[in-house]
Amino acid sequence: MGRPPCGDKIGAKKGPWTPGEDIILVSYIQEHGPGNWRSVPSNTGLLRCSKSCRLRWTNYLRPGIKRGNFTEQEEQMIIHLQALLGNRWAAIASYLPQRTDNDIKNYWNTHLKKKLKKVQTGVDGQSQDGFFSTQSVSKGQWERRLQTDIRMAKQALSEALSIDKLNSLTGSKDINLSHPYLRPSLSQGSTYASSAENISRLLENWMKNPPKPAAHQTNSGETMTQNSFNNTMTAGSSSSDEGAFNATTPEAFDSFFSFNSSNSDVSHESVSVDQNANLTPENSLFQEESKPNLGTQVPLTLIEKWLLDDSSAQAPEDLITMTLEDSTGLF
DNA sequence: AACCTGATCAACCGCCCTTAC
DNA sequence: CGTAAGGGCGGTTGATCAGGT
Repeated sequence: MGRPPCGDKIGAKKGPWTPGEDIILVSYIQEHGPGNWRSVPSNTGLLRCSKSCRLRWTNYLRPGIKRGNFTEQEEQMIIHLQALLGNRWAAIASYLPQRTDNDIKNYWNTHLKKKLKKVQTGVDGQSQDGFFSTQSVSKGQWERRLQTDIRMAKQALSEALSIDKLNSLTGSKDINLSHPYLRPSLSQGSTYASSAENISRLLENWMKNPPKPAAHQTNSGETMTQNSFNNTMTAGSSSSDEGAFNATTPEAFDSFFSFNSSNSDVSHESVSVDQNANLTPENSLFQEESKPNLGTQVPLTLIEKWLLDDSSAQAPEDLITMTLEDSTGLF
């Protein structure tokens, strides 16, 4: 039969994560890096299954996550990509480095689907939104447009691959500048801090409703980790609770997210939020986990152009004659 | 003020793919 | 090659919140 649900065997805790659990998880990943999720619950004492830990990390705690308000640009990218890729949220998310697939999926289901429906059922078919106005084109036009888009994506992909090939041949580590993470316009300095902000917000909430002592986990492993975290958080401050909670200030998080290079067996540099205004996920400890490897993906520069330039629908004859069957091999 | 309803989003479930043995 | 386990992904659920009545 099927595998039992994650965590069933150990009676793992379910439901919303507490700030304390978040802290333990982040603290652990700070030390060991993401990956090997199976060992996370046992090593941290968290009463969560490995899958839950991974999900919590990738969808919420991971550095570089931007939350809330999607920009119109992001919205249009999602709509275009959804039309092209379908509900392949992870693939779509790879073009929006600051968003998680879960976030995009939720946004699609709650906002965009509704918005599209409204437009499609609307009498006028007109919208202030530039993209939606393009949805009213005839099916034939739309199909041709899609074919063109696919062809452009294919072209871009081959270019990206050729660059990768070149890089590997030359042994150059630097790189395909088209990689979304390497593009300053998208990988803004705030991305890393945003995770600290997430946790800061959590802790602020936690401060408002601090857990009662009785609610504290008694698991020895967790206690150990919590202590180590507290040591990190309270370093240089008084030992009072208030002192500990000073860790919720940005400065304290700077400290918290300053990685000790000695803790890492990889060559990432030790970094902190404040001294790296241009810090991006790719040079953080978490870089390899931050997003799927996009090394073979379409350069975002082209993708962006393709996605956002609604006037780029014109295409040479040969592009238009490309069949959808031809394009299926792309994906 | 109380209740209802819809919107939002974090988290879970189950399936599938990949990888190690 | 077959099997088991880990990890990734998309679909779905349920708790919470906001706005309306």
